[in-house]
Amino acid sequence: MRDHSMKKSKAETAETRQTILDAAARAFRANGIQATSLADLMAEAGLSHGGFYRHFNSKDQLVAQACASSLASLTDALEAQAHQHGFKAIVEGYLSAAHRDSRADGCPLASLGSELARADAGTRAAAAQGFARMADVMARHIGRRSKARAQSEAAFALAAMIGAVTMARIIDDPQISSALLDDVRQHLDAI
Amino acid sequence: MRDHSMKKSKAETAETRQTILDAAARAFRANGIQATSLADLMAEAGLSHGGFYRHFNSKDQLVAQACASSLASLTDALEAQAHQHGFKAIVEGYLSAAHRDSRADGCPLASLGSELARADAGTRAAAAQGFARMADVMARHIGRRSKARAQSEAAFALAAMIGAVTMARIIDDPQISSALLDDVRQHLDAI
DNA sequence: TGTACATCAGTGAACGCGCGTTCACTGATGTAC
DNA sequence: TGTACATCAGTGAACGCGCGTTCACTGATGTAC
Repeated sequence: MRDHSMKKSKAETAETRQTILDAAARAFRANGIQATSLADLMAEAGLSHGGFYRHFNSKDQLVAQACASSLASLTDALEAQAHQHGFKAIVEGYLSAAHRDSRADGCPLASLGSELARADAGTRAAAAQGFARMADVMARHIGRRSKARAQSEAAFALAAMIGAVTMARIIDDPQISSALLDDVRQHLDAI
Repeated sequence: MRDHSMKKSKAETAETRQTILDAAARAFRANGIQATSLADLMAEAGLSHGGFYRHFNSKDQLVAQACASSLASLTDALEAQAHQHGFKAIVEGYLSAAHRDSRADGCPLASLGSELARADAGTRAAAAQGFARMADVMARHIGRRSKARAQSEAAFALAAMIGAVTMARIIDDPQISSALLDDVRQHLDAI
């Protein structure tokens, strides 16, 4: 098999795979992992469900990769945001009503947290790594004397942010929900 | 129908209902709501699945009541703990490895958080009320000048605790997981 | 360049399975007289 | 007190349905010569 033979075909296959992955990452965050069927997800990607197994071995494998993919994107976005507007901007963006109200492209740790805790080892590993990397980005921009203290404060802040957004999505009353987000933001601004 | 006629029978029916509710509250927290079938749950309660609808109208109704029930128990336990050992004891208990490792009788907001955010209105209302009541108990024992400030700090602390336990359950490495819990505990002790 | 064959992404029907819910039935208990 | 009937908690089979996964097939593309 020479080098650029099949090139177009391979590129198209990779593109389809990415389309499925993107649709999965959105659908899982929007509706939950268990509540999203492969048929739903493939339809959203514009394909019939039978072709799924040309690209992934199982739903579990897709879940792990979709989780890793959405966390990597989010981490990049946080990095850019922090680089331009600092640590506070990350906290404010995460604790915004906009993030609370758009699960599909928000943080999977908040939209899928308790489902991820019961997922298989691969998915849990991807989620744990995502948490660590997000905390790292935050720590690098927190502007604090010791590195250890920055990391400790970043992990604390991130856990609080995840809990706050999860709870804010449970609380129906928009005033109470937003008050919780504001509350947590104020406390995190003070650390 | 005279007053204490049928008395024994009614009491037994109520007892069965409570058995189902207790089994549900444990099974949902242990394995998740969607992953727990009515057949599983009724078997755990020592009954066949067909009798379920003599006691509840639907799985959704059971979920809401099981959620309310486990949150009420937890709130009572927190109240007792705070009364005896103060605010710090609540935080330490919640952020303990023991709580992390025993989902079945732990806090449903941590074990079911992201599933509750997608549950029906009745369940979300029960969960939101549970959050508010837990925060109230904490606020009353936080020992702070203004009541408003105590409530704000309690809501912040509770959100952070829920996020921390959820993430600690995702992280497989027990050292890193426990370090996160310790970290959050230290920061909350300082508020 | 042209022709015969191989590959493989994608289709859509089908598989077995478990789900929430319904239902005809049982049998213990309570009610009526 | 005794007897005939009504109630209803609990059983277990059955319902329709949707799931993850498999499979025979299609047809466009790439390979061999």
